[in-house]
Amino acid sequence: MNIEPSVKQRTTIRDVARQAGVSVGTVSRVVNGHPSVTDAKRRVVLQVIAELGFQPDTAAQSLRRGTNRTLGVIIPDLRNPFFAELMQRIELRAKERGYSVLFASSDEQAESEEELIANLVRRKVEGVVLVPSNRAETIANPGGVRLVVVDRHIAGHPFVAADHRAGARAAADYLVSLGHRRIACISGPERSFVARERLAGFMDVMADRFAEADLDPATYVISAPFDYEGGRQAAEALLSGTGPRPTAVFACSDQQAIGVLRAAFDRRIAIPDQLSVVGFDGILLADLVAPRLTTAAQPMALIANCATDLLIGGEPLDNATSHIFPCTMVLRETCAPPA
Amino acid sequence: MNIEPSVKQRTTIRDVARQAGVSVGTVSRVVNGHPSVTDAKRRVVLQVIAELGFQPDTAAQSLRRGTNRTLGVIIPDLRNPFFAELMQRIELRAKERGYSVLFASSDEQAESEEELIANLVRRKVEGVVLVPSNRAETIANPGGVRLVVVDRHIAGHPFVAADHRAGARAAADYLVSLGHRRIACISGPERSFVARERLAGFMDVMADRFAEADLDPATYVISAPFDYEGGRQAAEALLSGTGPRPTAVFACSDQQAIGVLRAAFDRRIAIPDQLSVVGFDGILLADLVAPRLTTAAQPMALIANCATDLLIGGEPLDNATSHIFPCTMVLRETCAPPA
DNA sequence: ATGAAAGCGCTAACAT
DNA sequence: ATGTTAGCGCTTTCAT
Repeated sequence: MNIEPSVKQRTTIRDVARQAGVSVGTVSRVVNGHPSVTDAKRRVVLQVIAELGFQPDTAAQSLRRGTNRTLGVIIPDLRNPFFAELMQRIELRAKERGYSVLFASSDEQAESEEELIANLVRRKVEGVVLVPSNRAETIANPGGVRLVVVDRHIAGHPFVAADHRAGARAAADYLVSLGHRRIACISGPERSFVARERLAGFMDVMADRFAEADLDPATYVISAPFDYEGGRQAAEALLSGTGPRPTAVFACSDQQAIGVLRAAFDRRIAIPDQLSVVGFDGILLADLVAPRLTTAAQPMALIANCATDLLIGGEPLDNATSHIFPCTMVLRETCAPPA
Repeated sequence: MNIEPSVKQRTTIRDVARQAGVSVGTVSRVVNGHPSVTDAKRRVVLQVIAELGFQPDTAAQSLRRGTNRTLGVIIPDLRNPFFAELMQRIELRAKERGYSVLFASSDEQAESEEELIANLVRRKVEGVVLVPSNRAETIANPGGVRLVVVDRHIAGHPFVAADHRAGARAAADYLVSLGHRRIACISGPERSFVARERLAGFMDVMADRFAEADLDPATYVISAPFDYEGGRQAAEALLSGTGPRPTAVFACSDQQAIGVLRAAFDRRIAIPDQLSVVGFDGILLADLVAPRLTTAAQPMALIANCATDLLIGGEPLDNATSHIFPCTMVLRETCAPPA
C-alpha cells in the first residue's frame, strides 16, 4: 500500500512501549495522565517519549474518542475588522484551552453556511461558532453539533453578543444630550438582525423626538451595507438632500462611520463642528482615523471568550439562552454640540 | 465503553453496504470514484448514500490515508488588515480545492511558531502556510511537513511574496518624479525582513539623491511598528523636527501611512499640499481614508493562490525557490508636487 | 468486478 | 498497577 508519508516514520505508541519495556496501555495511561501508574514506570515512559519525540496521532485519537479538540469558526468576512478581531480572540482563547480552530468564511452567503457546518461536523469538531451572514434567518443543525451563534441572533440556538439595542440607545442618548435633534441613522442591510436591533435602539430614543419636532423618520434613516463604502454612499445621500441637513449621524458600524468621515471630507463639512458622528463596534481603527471616532464599543474579548468557553465546557448547551454583554460608549473627537 | 456521541448515530460505510447489499469495499470504491464498479451497483450505492445521508468519517480516512485535506495557516496578527485579507483569500482558494484550513495566530511571538507548526503536524495537515513574525530569522521544520513561507522571507523554505523592494522603489520613484527631494521613509521594525527590503528599495532610489543634496539619510529614515500607531508616532517625530521638514513620506505599510495622515491632521498639515504620503500594501481601507491613500499595492490574490496551490499540488516543494509577484502603484489623493 | 480481511494508532474495558 | 485486546470507520491488498 505504501502510504508515502511526508513525515518519514512517525513513532507510535507501540515504539514507546517496546523501548520502555511496558505495554501500550501503560503508555496511553501516562500520556493521558491516568492516575494508576507507578511513579517509576511513569518516569521511564516519559523519558522514552521525550527521547523518541513521540506525539500521539490525533487522527487515531479522534477516531477512537470521537472528538479531537477542535472548534470550527464560521465568519462572514474577515475583511470586516470587527470579525477579524473576534476571530483572533476566539483562536487565542481556544489555544489557551488546548483547542485548535478550523476557520471557514461564508462570504456572506447564507446558503453556504449549512454546508460549512456539515463539513466541520465531518471533521469532528467539538463545537461550532457561527457568525451568521446577514441573510441567515434560520439555520438547520442536522448533525446536532454543539453550536453557538455569535453577534447575529438566530432563533433556536444559544446566542452570544453585545447588547446591540442598548448600545445604539446609548449612542443616540449621547447625541441628544449634546443638544442634537436632527439625528440621522445609517442602518445596516434591512435583512440583518444586527441592523434591526441597532435601529430599534436608535428609534427607542428618537421616535418621540422625531414626532415632537414634526420630522419624518424616513428621511433620517437609511440602510446601507456595513462596510466603508456603504457608509460613504449613505452619507452622500444624507448630506446632499435639499431639506435641513442632519446635525449628527449615528452609523451602525465603525466602518460606515469612517465612510461618513470620508464623505464629509469630500463635501468640506467639518467634523465635529458641522456634523457629529458616532459609530458602533470599537474597532482598533476607530482610534486612528482623523478625527478620532466616538463609538459604542462592543466587548469583543468577553464575547469571544464566552462563545469559546460555552463550546469547550462540556455542559449541555441551552438553545434558548442568550448571553448579552453591554457596550461601552467611547468618547473621542467626532462629536460636539450642534452649531 | 460508550463513546457518548454528540451526534446520535453516524451512519457508517457498513450501514450503506448492508442496505445496498454490497460489500464495504464496493462502497468505498464508489465513494472514491474508483473505476472498477459496474454502473448498476454504483447507482444503487449512490442512491443509498443519499438516502442515509452518509458522510465518510474524516478521522478514519485520515488515520488510514495519513492525510486529511487540511492546510494549516499561521498568521502573526489578524488585526493587521493585510493579513486578514490574505487569510480570507487562502481559505477561499483552499475551499475551492476541497481543503479546510486550520488557523493559528502566532501573535508576533517567534517562539511560538515552531510549536504551532508541531501542533499542525500532529493534526496531519497536508501543508502549512507560515507568515513569520517579524522576529523569526530561522524556522526549524522537524517533522518535515510541507511548508511555504509567505510575505517575510526565511532562508531554506519555499517563499511566496510581493516584490517588496521593487514596490518600494516604485513608490520612491513616483515621489521623486513629482519633484520631491526631502523624502522621509517610515520603515518597519529593524528586525523585520519586509522592513529591510522596503527600506532597501527606498534607498535604491534615494541614496544618491540624499548624497547630492547633502542630506543625512539618518534623519529621514525612522523605524516604527507596522501598525497605525507606529506610523502616527513616527510621523510626529518626523514632523516636529527643527530642520527642514520632509515634503513627502513613504510609509512601509498602509496602516503606518494612515497613522501619518492622522499625525498630519493633528498638526494641521494639509495633505497632499504640504505633505505627500505613499503607503504600501493596498488594503481595502486605503481607498476610504480621507484623503484616499496612494499606495504600492501587493497582489494579495496572487500570493494567496500561489501559496495554497503550492501546498495542495502534490509536487515536491523546492526549498530554494521564491515566487515573487510585482506590486502595483495605485495613485490616489495623497500625493502632489512639493509646494 | 467484487468480497473478505488486514490493519492505520489509539483508548478503554477487561483481565490479572 | 499493568498487560491484553477489541474495536473506532475507513482504504486497499489479495483472492476469487
